Amino acid sequence: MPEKQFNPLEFEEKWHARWDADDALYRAPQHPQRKYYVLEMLPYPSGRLHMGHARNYSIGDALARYKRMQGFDVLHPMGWDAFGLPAENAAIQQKRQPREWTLANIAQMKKGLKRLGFSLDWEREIATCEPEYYRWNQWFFLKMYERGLAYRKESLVNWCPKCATVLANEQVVDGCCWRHEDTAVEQRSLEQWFLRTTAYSEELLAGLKDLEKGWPERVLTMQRNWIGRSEGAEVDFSLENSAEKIRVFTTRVDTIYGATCLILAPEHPLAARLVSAEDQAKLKAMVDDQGRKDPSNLEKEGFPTGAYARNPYSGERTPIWIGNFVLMGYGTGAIMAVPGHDERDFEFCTKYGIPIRAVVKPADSELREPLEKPFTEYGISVNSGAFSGLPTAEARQRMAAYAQEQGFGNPSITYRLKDWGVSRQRYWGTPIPMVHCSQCGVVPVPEQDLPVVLPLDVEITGAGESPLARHEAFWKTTCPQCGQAARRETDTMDTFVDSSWYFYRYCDAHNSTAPFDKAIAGSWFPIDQYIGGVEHAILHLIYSRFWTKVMRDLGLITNAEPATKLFTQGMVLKDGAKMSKSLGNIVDPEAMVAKFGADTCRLYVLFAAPPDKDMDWQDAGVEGQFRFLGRVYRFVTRSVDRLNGAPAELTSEDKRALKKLHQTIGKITQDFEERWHFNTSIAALMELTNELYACEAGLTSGALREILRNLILLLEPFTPFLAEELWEEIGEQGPVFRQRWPEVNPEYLVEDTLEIPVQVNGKLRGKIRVATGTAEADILDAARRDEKIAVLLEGKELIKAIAIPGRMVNFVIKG
RNA sequence: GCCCGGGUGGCGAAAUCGGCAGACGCAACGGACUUAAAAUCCGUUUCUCCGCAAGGGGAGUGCGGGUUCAAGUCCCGCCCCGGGCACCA
Repeated sequence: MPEKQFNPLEFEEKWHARWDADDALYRAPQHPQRKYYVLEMLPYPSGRLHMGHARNYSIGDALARYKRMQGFDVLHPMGWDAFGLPAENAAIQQKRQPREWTLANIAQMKKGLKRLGFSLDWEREIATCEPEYYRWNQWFFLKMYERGLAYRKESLVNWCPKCATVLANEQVVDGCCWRHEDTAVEQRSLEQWFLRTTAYSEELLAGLKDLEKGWPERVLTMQRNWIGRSEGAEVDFSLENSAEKIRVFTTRVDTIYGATCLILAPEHPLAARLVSAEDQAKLKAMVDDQGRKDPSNLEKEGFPTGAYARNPYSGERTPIWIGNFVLMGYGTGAIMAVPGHDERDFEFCTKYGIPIRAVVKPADSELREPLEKPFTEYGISVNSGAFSGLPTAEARQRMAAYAQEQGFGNPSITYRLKDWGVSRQRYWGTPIPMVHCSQCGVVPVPEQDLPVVLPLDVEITGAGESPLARHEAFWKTTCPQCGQAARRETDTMDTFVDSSWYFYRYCDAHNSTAPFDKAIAGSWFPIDQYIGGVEHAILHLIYSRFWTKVMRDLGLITNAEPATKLFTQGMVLKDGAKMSKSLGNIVDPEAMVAKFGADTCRLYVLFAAPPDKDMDWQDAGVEGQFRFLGRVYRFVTRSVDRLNGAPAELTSEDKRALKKLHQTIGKITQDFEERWHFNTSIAALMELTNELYACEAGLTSGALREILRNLILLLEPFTPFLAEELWEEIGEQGPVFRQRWPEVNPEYLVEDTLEIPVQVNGKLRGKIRVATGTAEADILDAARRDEKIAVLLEGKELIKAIAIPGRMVNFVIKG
């Protein structure tokens, strides 16, 4: 009989069709265990774990199905990216209604996910584009507004000219928009809505400690840097001939006796008043420059205001300057310049001839003045009045305390983290539920009037103006307080708001009285395992942590963190660059799928590297995976005839194959549970297959069924189509993904004898075979008697003999 | 500048707790089958030296030191690559 041909395209189509026709197949059994996974299904191929959604191409499904077998449940996979700004951009390009486009996108995604075998109860889903979701976003916004966590203020903000909208700090990458890496972000002064993420600075930082076990070090570090806690003191310098004070923040208050000038940020509120009339233009130019130029290579510039302030410690009269390198957005917007002990101040003061003074010396030597470079390390205070002689750490503490006692300052902690600007001048997003009344000012929309819904007849021009601001029927309203004509807020919320808490809503998506029920959310959260790209380390992953803490303080949940474990998958690169739509270097997996089938392609992506590593896409090598699957297919199909023979004693080949099989079960189970290194799982399956080929002639019906069944079960997470096909071939019932995961039978793993490497002076010189469990002395004895070893030991002085039972023998000799 | 990763054959990579470096695959080469090719099956393949051969020696995980019977793995000091932060006071 001719051998069956391996034709994956044919049977993949068959299984697609069968699965499409049988909805019931996807209703997962309820499981009492309260664990689940949120798997993000990003609709672009840069994610290593997810390769597009339209076809069965992701290993998200593999994990999901595997975990279901392990008793885990999958709550929901979600591609929020499909609901946010790309939807609007694509709609503009296609001249279509964004809502229509997005719903079509969701439908397509659902279809794809169903093929992946996700256990989804579609009825429970509410997409973020639906009015019900606006309601709860708006509800949260009002709650935050009540508590002062949402506020509106005019400020300099990042503006992407391409998106024609404001961006949060987190969304600016290298001075460019995170969506348009070729477009420089501009600074504009606008009235914007903010969420007070800074209210949680300390907690967001402290919480990272609890995540150390489950989150990658890299992400924790990025978040720590982003929050940027820095301990120091704030000190008031009093303005000469005025009751006003200039407050500075410093981490080195111990150097204050060396402060030879104060420098204000150009935007400092006092700056314009202190600067003389003829210098006003200079000041204005500096403000503009600071917003525009790349700060990393901006030349330090400044000029004196002519005004003076008094140093509260030394009483010294200190000139006040304006400097372009001082930022209004950090600390107090004013610094004391200590050129003797700070690189930047040194550069600035040297340039303008401002005196340089040493007030800290190294513990074991003296400083020679004039200083050639600043001494920035810790040492001993000198020339510092009553504080002279103190080591730096103590001086910092004592001097900050002194400021507090005397009432001109206090110890202080400053954070780099800023509040989250959530206003967007887009159509697509949740409308901010506020009304502007000329009489009452800003008035929140009453809770019972929610949701404020987006109009559907909006015109999207892409011309860079808020479409809602041009939609009179939307913005024309009355004030909820006085009933007069008023203007509705036309800004919409950043779509990162949606992604900050959607996964909580999925627990209880039909709740009409609250975002979700506390008990239900409590039974699910926190997430056990979260998977996503590292690109969200300081975007989504900070926002959703913030939102979780707010929800906890609102009494909605009890967990302080959204996810206990985080896995950051690597990106797929093309020629060393991140694949992206804007760069146009996307590899379309469809062509490869069309040639080799989805199983082969998925296997290829998984085999190339562990999933947390970036991987440069190369087409070469796919054939190897195709060949491997062909080998499996042919082995199983040609073994079917022998499956039902009369049972007999197990042959040595049977035993050998069963041993390898059970080793493989152990290996793959471990990879899934501990490491997620699927590349080594697949290598183990290849080894098993190679072993089966080597043993094939001697395999009997006594072992074959167990071998084939388990081989298929092990393959199923990686190649679901092939698994189903072969499962049917060997006459088994039911979908493979409903089967129990195989377990190791330790009986097959027992070894009668062991091979032990023998070293002489640490170099491998031979191997001996001994019975399992042989005692140390007997192993050494056997090693000494080994021909090769005996020759080497002959006539030499034996210094030491080490035997690690079951592992290794090492003789140390001399002469 | 500061903070994280990483550096292993021609290539992608293994080596999980300090115990046989290079599993598995790609590419390459050789053999079987074939009129031939494809496909398939079976081999070889870190580098280097000695040998006709069987076989044997030496070196080797970015570089230099150290700890250890034993180091890709631990410690110290460098180099290079990738990523993050950055006039942050």
